[in-house]
Amino acid sequence: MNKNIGKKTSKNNTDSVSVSKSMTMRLPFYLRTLRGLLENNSYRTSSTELAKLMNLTASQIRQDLSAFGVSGLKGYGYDVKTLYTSILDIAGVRDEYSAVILGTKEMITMLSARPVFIKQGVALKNTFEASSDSALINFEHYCKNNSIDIVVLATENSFTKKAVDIIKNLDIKGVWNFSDIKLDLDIPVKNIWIDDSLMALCFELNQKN
Amino acid sequence: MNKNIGKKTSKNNTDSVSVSKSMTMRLPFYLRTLRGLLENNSYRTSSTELAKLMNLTASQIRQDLSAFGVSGLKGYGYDVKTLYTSILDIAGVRDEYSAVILGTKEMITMLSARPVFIKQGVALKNTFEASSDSALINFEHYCKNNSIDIVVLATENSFTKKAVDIIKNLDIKGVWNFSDIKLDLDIPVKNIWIDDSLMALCFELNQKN
DNA sequence: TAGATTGTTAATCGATTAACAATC
DNA sequence: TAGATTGTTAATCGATTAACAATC
Repeated sequence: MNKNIGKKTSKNNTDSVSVSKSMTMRLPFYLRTLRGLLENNSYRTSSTELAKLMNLTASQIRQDLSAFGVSGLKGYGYDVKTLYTSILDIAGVRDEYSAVILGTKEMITMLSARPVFIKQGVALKNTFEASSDSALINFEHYCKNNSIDIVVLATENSFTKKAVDIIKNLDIKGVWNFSDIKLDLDIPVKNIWIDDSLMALCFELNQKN
Repeated sequence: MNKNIGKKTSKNNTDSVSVSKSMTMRLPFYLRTLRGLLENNSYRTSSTELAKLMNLTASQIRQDLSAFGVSGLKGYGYDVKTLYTSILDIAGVRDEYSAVILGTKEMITMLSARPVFIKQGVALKNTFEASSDSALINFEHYCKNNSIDIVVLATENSFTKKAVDIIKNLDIKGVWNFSDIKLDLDIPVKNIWIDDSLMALCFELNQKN
């Protein structure tokens, strides 16, 4: 289950270090934290400082960074800028993927208004309002003719199943799913479970009585 | 860190079972799966079937349900309806919380269009477009005069800090956060990290080369 | 009854934390 | 040099899986 990534400290890529799933999930969090430090004109940091900022232990920070393959300087700490660009590189923000949204009008408007695609270096090529079967056909044609990497699925649940059937026959690399349905696909899928999140919040509120 | 919940199988509430954080996070997933079964007119299930549907092990299903305090019947399995209502009860969907959205026009439109609040039994009382300081003042006044439980924070990052300062002085119970900023509050917060999710997807795509 | 399936205890696995030698 | 802080190994903790007796 663990992935191997090239170790940044060595010149050749034969060395590798295993990055666990939980470490991977912390990658974006590291980047946000480091961006915060840079905006604050902090150019030097330590595992202790990062631990405080991120609510983790210093030990865990060192384990993570070491697994990511980025190194600090004993007795000194880490250079924020180096750390930031190294992790950016590991997270692959450099790469240009292309995306298309298929979803409700409101979701398309919301996602288009956010700078999320620009920030990640993903080119949003087109959007399709999933309101009729003809829209699905247009979506299918477009993806087949334009080598799209990522489908952003933000349909109402009633449309999701039809959309998934189409996606199965497309040559795309991944799906970013905002619908409530668990997708059964062989390619990477990341889910945003909006409904689950509100439920989890209510559950926590109830626990506190 | 673990919470204790009343055991449903016993009449009195003195018994309790510890539900770990990872178990809690699976609660909404159980509910979605059970809802699927009910829609399919399946009224009986087993740990093996649930495991298949949810990509977990049968053993884990039984551990979870046992910790939730719901019981099946040896040699038979579980009654879907009973399971569903029991978990609904544990998740506290019955409770009526009130909420207010403070955010961008697009996020307000999107969240209002989804049935998420209705589904969870949360009453959406008002929305405030975070586009000026006067909107923040209106928001503050409204919350102070209307006993609001949940603030849905869907502001642009530039507005988030100001909003958090106001929220700190409100008597609310929890925050549902869609902004990219980690909130520093003493009340329960659930985050929807939209940007992080796209980054995680791109990272996974890069790993696959 | 025989087959099926739970509920629970014990074993395994993975992730986090602690400790400390190495070294800037 | 002395103090600080990394990088890594070993210890701990928690969550998942396996196994099986209990029983419908």
